Amino acid sequence: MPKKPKTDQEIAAFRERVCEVATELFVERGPDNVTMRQIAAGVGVSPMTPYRYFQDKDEILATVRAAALDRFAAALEAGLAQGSDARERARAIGDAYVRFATEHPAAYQLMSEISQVDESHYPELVRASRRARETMVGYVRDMIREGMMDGDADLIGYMFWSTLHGIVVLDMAGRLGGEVDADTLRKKTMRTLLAGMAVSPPRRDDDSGPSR
Amino acid sequence: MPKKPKTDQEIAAFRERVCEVATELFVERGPDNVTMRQIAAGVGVSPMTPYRYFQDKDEILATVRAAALDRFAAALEAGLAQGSDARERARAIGDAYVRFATEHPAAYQLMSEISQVDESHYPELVRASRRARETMVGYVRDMIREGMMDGDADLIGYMFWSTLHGIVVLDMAGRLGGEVDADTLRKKTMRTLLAGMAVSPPRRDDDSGPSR
DNA sequence: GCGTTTGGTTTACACTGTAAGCCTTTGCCG
DNA sequence: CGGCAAAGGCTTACAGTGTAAACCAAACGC
Repeated sequence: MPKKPKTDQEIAAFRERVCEVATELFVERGPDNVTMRQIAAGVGVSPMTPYRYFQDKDEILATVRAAALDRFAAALEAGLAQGSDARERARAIGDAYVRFATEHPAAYQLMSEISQVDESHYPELVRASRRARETMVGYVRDMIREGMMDGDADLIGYMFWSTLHGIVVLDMAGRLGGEVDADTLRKKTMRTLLAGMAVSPPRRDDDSGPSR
Repeated sequence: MPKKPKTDQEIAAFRERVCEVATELFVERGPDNVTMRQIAAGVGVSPMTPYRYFQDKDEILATVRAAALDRFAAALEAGLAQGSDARERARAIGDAYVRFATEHPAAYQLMSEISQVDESHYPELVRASRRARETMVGYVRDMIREGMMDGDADLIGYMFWSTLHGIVVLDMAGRLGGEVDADTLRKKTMRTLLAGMAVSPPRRDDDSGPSR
């Protein structure tokens, strides 16, 4: 009897479309400066229509963040895939990390935002979040398995992760000033960390080539 | 002819009062969820009155952020002051950093927020920002002077800074999961970094000996 | 008494997220 | 075929936002 019940397919497509538009707007204007009306207009629909498919604006934002996290995790995994030995993969994942952050700064900010919202209510978000975390930590497990280092995989993984995150965030916030460059900072830090873990030192030709 | 011109003293006091109220509200509700009307009510004044002493809400926020940065820098400096030798001071400043972040998480978030606003228009903010940065980097200069390590002070300072920041932020965002504790992560990372710099390892008193 | 300047309030407006009601299309059932 | 129920979407309506602009009262030099 209904008008023409939308198949789950279609509603998924609609949600997808909304998220695309929302992502674009969020990215270019910042999440706070984008309005429901703009999103709706972008989708070509009346301002209240999205409310049929999303609880509220927060759910849209959560979905967008989840998508960003997924793209991020995918980028890392892609980077990982193209390294042959463990050390190469380590460098590849680091590169992929900062490449994503520098190429999609808004997406990176979006996904790593400290949410005042209790995000446990958005299962998509926790899934995507877990995936990214697992990717970041998982390759350390591989490195350990291959004998490149040893210790607590979780701990070491978080060590690298927080290091990269700290550098990226500081850089984005402009807090590095002109004095240092994010990339040399990253290389220096990574090299120092590896050296500190008594992994066979990557090379001591110092400030340039990191691993290899 | 005027009504009773306020002395610079008084207007500074008023601004101060506004900032106090605003800080409290920002901290407990998040900057976006606090309104001009609330701030004004808290100060006990009509909603438009603050506009005589601040350009707009952003300027209030910038001022509050500057104050937070100042308190942060002060906390670091206080920590620094109470260490006798360089190594002790290094640990003291690290402790002060995370203590501030954990005791005043909202203030920390506030001050380290990625501002979409061009903050170069708020001189107070850039001054406070520079002060915090100088504190973070300056003690590295001391350590180098005292022969504890060598290299580029800026680079090394940022290395520690970004490390701490990354850990703190990841922890606050709940991205460390239950698996690792921020404090052990910090200690492990710091120890590894120091070891990697070939500084004589600080001590091997507790759990996971990294540098062996 | 003035006019004038200043601190502060009140009013007004454009814009936000979203609750609630209103059309309109579509099918099933009689 | 008529009716009707339900769903999609639109339109309206409202409380609340930041802030511009008009307004008011106090305080002084004249």
